[in-house]
Amino acid sequence: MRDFVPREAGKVGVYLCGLTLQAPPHIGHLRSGVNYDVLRRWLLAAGYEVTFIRNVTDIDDKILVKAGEQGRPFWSIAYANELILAESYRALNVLAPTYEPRATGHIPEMHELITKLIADGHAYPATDGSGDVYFDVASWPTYGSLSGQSPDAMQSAGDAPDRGKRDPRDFALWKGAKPDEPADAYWPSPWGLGRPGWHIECSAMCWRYLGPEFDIHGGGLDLTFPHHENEIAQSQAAGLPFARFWVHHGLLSIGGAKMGKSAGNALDLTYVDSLGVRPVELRYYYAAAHYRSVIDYSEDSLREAATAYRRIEGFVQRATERVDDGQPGGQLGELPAGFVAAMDDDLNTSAALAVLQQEIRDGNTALSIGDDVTVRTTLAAVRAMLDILGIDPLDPAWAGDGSSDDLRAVVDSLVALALEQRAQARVRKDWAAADAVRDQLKLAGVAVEDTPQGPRWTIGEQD
RNA sequence: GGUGGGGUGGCCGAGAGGCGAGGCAACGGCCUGCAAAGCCGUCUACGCGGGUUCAAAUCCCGUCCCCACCUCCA
Repeated sequence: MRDFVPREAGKVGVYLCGLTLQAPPHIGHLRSGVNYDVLRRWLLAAGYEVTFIRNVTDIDDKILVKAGEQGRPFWSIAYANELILAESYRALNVLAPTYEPRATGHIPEMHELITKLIADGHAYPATDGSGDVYFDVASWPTYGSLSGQSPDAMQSAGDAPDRGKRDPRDFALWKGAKPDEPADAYWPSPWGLGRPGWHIECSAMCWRYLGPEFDIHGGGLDLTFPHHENEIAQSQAAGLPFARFWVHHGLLSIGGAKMGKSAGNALDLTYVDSLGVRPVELRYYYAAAHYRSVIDYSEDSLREAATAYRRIEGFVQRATERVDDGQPGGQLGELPAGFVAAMDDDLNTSAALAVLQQEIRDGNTALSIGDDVTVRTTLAAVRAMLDILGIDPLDPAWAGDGSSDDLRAVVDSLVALALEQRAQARVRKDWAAADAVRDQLKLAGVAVEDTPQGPRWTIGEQD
């Protein structure tokens, strides 16, 4: 870890390894985008102009296998998953990347890099005539430095046949066409018909959108080796200085095992929704742990996070009603020093959340003693912090499409009617009747609370 | 076998030599007609065994266990 200094003052270029579109995203994948969204918002808050690139890999072995099984073009599978991914990120209030390139859109850049690598003696066409092109690991002395592994100690690919490789550690830059794969999955190249190797895609897209050298490259901890190691080797061997800082986020496991499509334990946003947990609450769940920590998912811990978030949301709602300060987007206050320090310390969102909770407590106290001045400043500060984390309940991103607004007005007048009945019962001290009204509303999903300013109601959990 | 990261109170989860993160749950209290929400308080933890130090969850030595990567993977 070291102090962040951008390559060019005031500007930051970030590249995040996105998904391979072989299947819809699960909540582990989604954690990745949310983590870097927080990083991005923090850089933005610090005044940087941020170029944020998050790619998608729309061609790879598994996608091709599915294409074969389902008898559809590989690109239709990739695109279907891309749409779900985009919708999931939208639901989680992840800012759209500056650009989201697809691997297949950058074949010429890959060819250019590979041609240079071959010319400089860092890559070679397969010796078996397969049309593959490999990177020559032995030609790059610092290979392994990111992950701290020495090439000599690396376990070789064991049982896998070495095809036309000079060394088992060499990796494919370009994969020659195979007879059992769909014909539409190939592009012409100087080395014959083929398709890109996984690693070269990212090098090409970083170069295309962020230039030869850029600030931050991110991705999952599981990508450190070999993917990021390979990116560094091939980019630098091709003369590109490449990334100055590397950020790796922890994975999300379940029952101690890595969540994965192949493991059959993948949970998605639809599942989270079926638990009655909203996307904003999932986002809070992610932020509750440091981005580099493993999150071992459990339904209990997710629900706990949702409860914690509702406390924050409750304050924002009550404070907004009190000081009438709910202008979406506006009225964000100063960030408390503790929050800033925590975020500056490698995005310590857990510590930042502790500052936030402290502020919430002060705000609630101010609310109960009617100190509106403090309520107003606290609300503004709280919303500013929530905005950095992307979980401000008043952010229009969390609002529906507006179609429920009319309904809300109808419910409001109906509830007002019921509340009037209850108020009359309370005046006559007919508690049974008053409680019956409250119970009925509760059954309908409307929670009533009495406050010094009179009753208020919210749509709550029916339980 | 190699590389990297961990084991913190009932649970989640920060911290990384002294000034008790925070949340969730539980219990007690305040408030309330009763609730709910909120506030106050209680529950003083750092895998194990040694050591260094005035002081160790944090440093050192040893030891046990867990996870990730070394094959596609966020």
